[in-house]
Amino acid sequence: MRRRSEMLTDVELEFMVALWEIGKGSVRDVMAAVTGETKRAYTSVATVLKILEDKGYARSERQDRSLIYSPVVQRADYEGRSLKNLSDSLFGGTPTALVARLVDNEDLTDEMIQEIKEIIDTRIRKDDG
Amino acid sequence: MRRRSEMLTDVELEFMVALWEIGKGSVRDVMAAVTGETKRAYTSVATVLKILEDKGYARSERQDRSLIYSPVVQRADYEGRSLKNLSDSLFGGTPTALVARLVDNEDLTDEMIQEIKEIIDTRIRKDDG
DNA sequence: ATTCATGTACTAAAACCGTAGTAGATATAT
DNA sequence: ATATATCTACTACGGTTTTAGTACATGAAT
Repeated sequence: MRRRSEMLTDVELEFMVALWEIGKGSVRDVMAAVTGETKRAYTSVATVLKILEDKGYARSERQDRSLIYSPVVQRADYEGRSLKNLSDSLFGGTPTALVARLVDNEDLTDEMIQEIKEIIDTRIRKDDG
Repeated sequence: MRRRSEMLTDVELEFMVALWEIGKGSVRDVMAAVTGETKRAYTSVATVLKILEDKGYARSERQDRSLIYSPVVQRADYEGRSLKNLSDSLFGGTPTALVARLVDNEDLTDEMIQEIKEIIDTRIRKDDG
């Protein structure tokens, strides 16, 4: 009795990212915009797009014979939802723990760290008014 | 021909978190340590623990009649792996975009932001020497 | 009009996920 | 020794996920 998750599966996310990138497009457009290396049949893409529509992540409108898909859920929304999900499931619901682990990564360059610092500082300044 | 993902599923993660918390324990111990609200049968927990062992996330040793499970993968490792996964799949592989979205969240309190800032600053100081 | 190309809808198959029952082994209690 | 409790191993079931084939409609080309 599994219930379909409100989060996207790997392939759904891959296609949704493509859809966010192009803004809107046909099955063929989305298929072309997917950056992953695994080839998929046209009908596979069509099926997943329909699933995305069923899940409420996208909608479609007919144009000539084709369906033109466009996102319903904003990418920023989903990004936030994903972070909340990860934070809750693995970091005890504390985003600070998440950041701590992130900057713990040695692969992060000095530039990246500096950039992150600026993001935080900017946010703090914004709070102050 | 899907290949089982190297990432954990929701329930696997829930149990693995419990195992990380207690360090090691029997099926019953893990079951007791799970914080989620959904009740699960003893055998369900046992099955998932075995899957975790199959996936290489945990190992078991016999003690009397019971199996005592313990983590193989460190929590910090998995946390990092999860962040990389999320960053790659949704944030174009740029952790800075991830942080930007994180601090974009209005639910974050000033204290949290400040704490995050300190984490970053500490990391920068450590880099300097 | 017949053929060809293209598009969606339907269907399916194989693996996976989540859950848990059943079987069988074994220790404990009476 | 027999009953009871507990534990693991095996199995199964219903739904999801991923992939794609087939059927059918429709517009374009000859």
